[in-house]
Formats: sequence, structure tokens, C-alpha cells
Amino acid sequence: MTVQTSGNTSAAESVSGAAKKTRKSEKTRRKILDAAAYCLNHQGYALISMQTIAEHINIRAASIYYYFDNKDDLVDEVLRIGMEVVFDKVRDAVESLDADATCRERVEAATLAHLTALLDYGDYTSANIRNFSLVPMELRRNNLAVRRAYANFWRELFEHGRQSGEINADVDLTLTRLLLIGGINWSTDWYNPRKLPVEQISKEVCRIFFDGVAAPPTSQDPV
Amino acid sequence: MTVQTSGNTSAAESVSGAAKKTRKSEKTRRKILDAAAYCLNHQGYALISMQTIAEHINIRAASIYYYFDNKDDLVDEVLRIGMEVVFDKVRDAVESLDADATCRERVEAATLAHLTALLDYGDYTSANIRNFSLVPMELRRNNLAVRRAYANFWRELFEHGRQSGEINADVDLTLTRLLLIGGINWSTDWYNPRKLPVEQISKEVCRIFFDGVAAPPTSQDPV
DNA sequence: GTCTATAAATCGATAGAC
DNA sequence: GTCTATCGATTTATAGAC
Repeated sequence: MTVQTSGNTSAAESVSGAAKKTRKSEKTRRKILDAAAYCLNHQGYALISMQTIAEHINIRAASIYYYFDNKDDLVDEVLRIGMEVVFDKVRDAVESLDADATCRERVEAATLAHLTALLDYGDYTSANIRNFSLVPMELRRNNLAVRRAYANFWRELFEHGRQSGEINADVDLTLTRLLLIGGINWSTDWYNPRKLPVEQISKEVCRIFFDGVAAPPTSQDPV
Repeated sequence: MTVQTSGNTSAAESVSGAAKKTRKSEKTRRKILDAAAYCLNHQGYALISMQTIAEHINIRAASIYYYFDNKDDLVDEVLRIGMEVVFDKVRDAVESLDADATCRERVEAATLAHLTALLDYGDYTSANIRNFSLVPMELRRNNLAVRRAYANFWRELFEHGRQSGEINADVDLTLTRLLLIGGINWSTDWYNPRKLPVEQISKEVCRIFFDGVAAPPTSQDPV
């Protein structure tokens, strides 16, 4: 209310941050993005309107156009953030493991991080996953680069496990990866945090994928 | 160009079929549903308009209202068909197996049928899966009954396997089911029929879920 | 930076001719 | 059954006051 109202507002906080204080401009921009992510997640693309987004943060729809050229640019940024935040969390989780961590430990950490970003971290991530296939082609195309990089990260995770002999040699790793990520992405539809915490979910998910659900032979051969 | 132009079109083909010929009325109704399913799948709810749907089959938007009271009723029926066609195919596939078929064989047949319905059968199924969570609450509620019944079918499939000792006793069957269905539902995003046919996909999916991807111990304990 | 006011387009849905 | 014409509501986006 005193210093940082309008005068020497400078630099953004997101990239190559210079100043330390968030400008009011940046704050409002973030609030718009948050509201857009919320609406996108709960109502879906094209069901959301600029007016609805604006109402959530008590501004007028016209004000949004001071920050974003049009609706698609706004949605585009929400989707981008949604995918990047997952990627960042997952990469951080895996890279913070010991260098000699097993493939299973890495996949488990990645699964937990992905699940956490998806369920706890909220609307950006869910908005991306739920809306990607329904969004105009151009927005999809813009989002593809990050998605490919993320897919590659997982691919390397599994291929590392294969090279170390931890994963069966004749298993389809691409299918494994798509099944795992697809399965946990779906969790936004059924997950109930009061039934099972994310830590247990990710542990159990990896148990299913690594060990399988088939019961081991009941009695060993009498050798 | 001669006989079957307009005259004696009669009776519906769908339920409790009486006559053998499809009325023009029913034919147009089906064409509208097809177009709606296509648009719903490729553009998503609320991005589709009655006009777009009408254009796909060369009629005027107003004509749709002769067959459906409003847009939501039309969407509702597309979603219902989408879920029912999967359920029907999967149930048929499982029930056509031998009575002494193993749990794994049943799950494999169910997976193949689900995948086939999803990928071959087309827009109705995908439209349901992709739009369910984004559609207005009332439409969701209408679709829940079929979805619950379908989920129960899978649940029994797995619980049967547990009771027969085929599935590990301490595996979370609910999570297994959700992971499996979620994973293959996601396949509409990545599946390429020229890379791997559905039969191989479903076989490999079941192998991953039943046996796991972990490599077996390389050398047995020297006992 | 945020607002009011409004232009321009599009949507769902209805009325009524044919 | 399908059409044209249109109403009324809502949308994105812009213009300009403050």
C-alpha cells in the first residue's frame, strides 16, 4: 500500500527473475491464470467464458484483455503451465534420489510425484490432461513439445531399467509407459484421498506393474 | 433410384424390433446421432453446435429439433450408446468363453473387446470417455447407472480370480481395475493400428498386469 | 489498470411455410 | 419431415472514459 503500488515495478518473477517483489500486474495475471485453470478443469474448454473467469476473481471480463490477447492465449498458457509443473516435480523427485537407486525406486518416485502434481497441485495439471484432446488443434500443437519431452523422460526411466536387467527383456516398454501414465492420469476421475493416500497408491501401482497381480505358484516343485 | 426411395419405410431397428425395414425417420435420427458423436469426439461438448452437427449430414440445424427436444438430450443419448456398446461387446466376449476359462483368459477377452469397441467402434465410445467428466452434472448423472454396472462387471471378473486363487490375495483389486481400464481408455490418444493390432495389445496388457514387468531372478538360489 | 458500453458473431431454440 | 426466418441470450473482443 506504500511503496510498490505503481512506480518502480520491474521485472517478472517467473523467468530470469531480477527483482524480488511481484508487481501488481503480475499478481493479477497469475490470479487470472488460476481462475482460468479452475474453470478449465471443472467446466472444460469452450464451456468456460471470459466472464465466468473474471467473476471468480471479481474483475470484469474486459480487464482480462489487458493481460492476454485472447481466450486461446490464456488457455494456452494454462495448459503449458499444467504440463511443465508435472514435468518439474517428477524430474526433481527422480533426480533427488541416490545415484544407485533402482529403476523401480525411480518409477515409484516418478509415479508419486506425477500423482501428487495431478491431485494435490490442482487445476493446471488436471486442466491440461482433461482438456488436451478436446482443445483446438493449434493449442494442442503448442503443448506437444513439453509433452514429448516428458514422455521421453519416462521412456528413459524404463529403458534404464531394461539395460540394468531389472525389467524383463521382452516386455513392451512403450506400452508399459503409456499404460502406467494413462492409468494414473485417469485417477482424477476416481481418486479419493480419504480412502488411500498418494504414497500408498503409487507404491501399489508400482507393485502391480512390476510384480503383476498373478498369484505365485502355491507349492514349489518338489525338487 | 427405383424402389426404396420413400414409400414403405417402417418400424425401428434398435429395440424390440418389429418390422424389418428402417423408417426414414429412424435413419435420419441415427445419422444425427452419428454426426453428434463424431463432433463430440473431435471437438468436445459445448464446442459443438447444432449447426455443425447438421452440416455434417447436410440438413439444417432446426431439423434436429424434430428428433430431439434439445441439445442435451442428443448428447445424453450419444453418451448412453457409447457406454452401452462397450458393455455389450465386453459381456458378450466374456460370456462366449468356456465356463472353465481362467480369470486371465476372461480379463484378456474383456480387454480385447473393450479395446476393439473403443478403437474400431468409434465415436460414441470415445465421445463418452473423453467428455464424461466435462459434461454438465445432469448428463453425468444419467450416465452413471450404466457406468456403475460396467464397473461391477469388471470387479466381479477380478474377484472371481481372487477366489480361485489365480490373483494374489493382497493386491488391491479396485486399483488394478481402475488402472487397467484407465490405461486402455487412454489408448485413443496414442493407439496406432499399423504398429500393433488390438489382439497383441490386449495380450501384452494382460501380461504386464498379471506377470509384471520385473525380470525374474536371473539365477535360482543354490538350494 | 480497471471500468462501462457496445459491436459483431454465434448459439440454442421456436414459429410457421411448404 | 425439412425448410427459412428470426428471437433472445450469450460470447469474444474492442473503444474509450476514468
